[in-house]
Amino acid sequence: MKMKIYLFGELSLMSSIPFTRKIALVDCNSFYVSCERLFNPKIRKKPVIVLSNNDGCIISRSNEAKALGIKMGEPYFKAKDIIIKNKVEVFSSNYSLYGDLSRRVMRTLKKFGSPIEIYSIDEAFLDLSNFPDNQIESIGKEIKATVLQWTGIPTSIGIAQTKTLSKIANHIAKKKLSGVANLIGVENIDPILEKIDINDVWGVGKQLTKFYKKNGIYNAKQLKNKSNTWIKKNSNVLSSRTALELRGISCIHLETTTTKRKSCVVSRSFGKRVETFCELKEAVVNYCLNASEKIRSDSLVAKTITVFIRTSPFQKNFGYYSNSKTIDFAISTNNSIEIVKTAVFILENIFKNGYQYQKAGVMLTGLSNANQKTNLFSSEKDEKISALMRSMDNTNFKYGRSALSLASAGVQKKWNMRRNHSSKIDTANFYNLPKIHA
DNA sequence: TCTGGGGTCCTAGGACCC
DNA sequence: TCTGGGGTCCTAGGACCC
Repeated sequence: MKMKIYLFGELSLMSSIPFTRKIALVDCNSFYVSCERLFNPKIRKKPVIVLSNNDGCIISRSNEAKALGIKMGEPYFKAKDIIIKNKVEVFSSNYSLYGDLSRRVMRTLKKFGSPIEIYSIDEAFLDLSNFPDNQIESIGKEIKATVLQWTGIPTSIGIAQTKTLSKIANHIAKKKLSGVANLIGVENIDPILEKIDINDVWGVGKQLTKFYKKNGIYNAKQLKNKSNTWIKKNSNVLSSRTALELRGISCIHLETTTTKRKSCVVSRSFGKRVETFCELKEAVVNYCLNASEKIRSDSLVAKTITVFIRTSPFQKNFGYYSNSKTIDFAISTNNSIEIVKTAVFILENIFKNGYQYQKAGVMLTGLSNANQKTNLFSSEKDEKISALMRSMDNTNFKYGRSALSLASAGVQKKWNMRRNHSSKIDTANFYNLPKIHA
């Protein structure tokens, strides 16, 4: 679609040149697997998978693993037969490694100087509108080649007029040898959209897929051509945005500035079932320390805390129990001690004896900037506490998380996660760098 | 035996007010 | 005994994303 825009947001510079919005989605291929392969050349051509926390589910698969029929999100134990039979290489997830490599990829993308939105650990949208239409494909290829050369991570790039279309272009790029798909300048997009299943459209999940199929919409083309009033009436604004985006009308804008988070959750499944209050408390205290450190590092304070516990929803023979409770702090806080105290109080309230707990979590919500002195009662004592928190964070940064902790956090941590397949590579920690033997 | 974790946004419905 | 209408704000739950 050709349209006029205001360059740099200034009316005086209103452009009269025909202008096409060109959004690229850069997506790292099998990102976690690619990270593991980077430091382990022996697994380059082999089927590889990476497991979620606790070695629970399969969350990243190499193409070879996909070809074996291993599904995304499948529980590990269910796929074990295929995995053993085909000698699939298995890794526990190693988020500090993936986070570090992600930052390298994003830094590389920023070098191109276009507006960028870092959308997730392995994806970024780039606004390439400044480049002429006829150069766009080669720009895409250049980006891909540069990221591969500088970071070793393979990517796929889809380019189109809207984010939703660039997602589709990326979907197509994944199947191309070049790894780049460009929909800019395509006269009739319908034959392309017709081949895209409705559930492969960005923003269409399980429920919407069910709803659309019931109404005869099976692919992206059918959604694109459905009347907007019908969509709005029978679904919601998000769905109508998706449909407009399929038509090339941009509704979901590039978010180039990072906004502070609005909530912070720390939750884990246990390595083995937990039955005693004491152990559950240990876990919750640890999650609190983790969460409060996170919000402090973002200079945020929390208004509300929620604690939840539950047994496994998959083991019906033991009886299912799940409960949570939320409490407002008198004054927003990021003080570990206060957060822990409140969480333990909640836990005492919701804990019931005689259950095998599988998971617990802590949620800090109503986050706001810590430096805004909104209360009249801040005192010298508060200053002392923040100083204490600061030195705790500094020490833990230097000597590893939980070097300094609270006694109630425990030391045994029998409930801790299973990680039986860790590559133990940590590029963010000097002492864990891979050793090279000459 | 073993089924992840961390986010955001939207909406319906209740509470409350005039 | 009858029992309006409209507005705002908040929250819980659902759906989606990676």
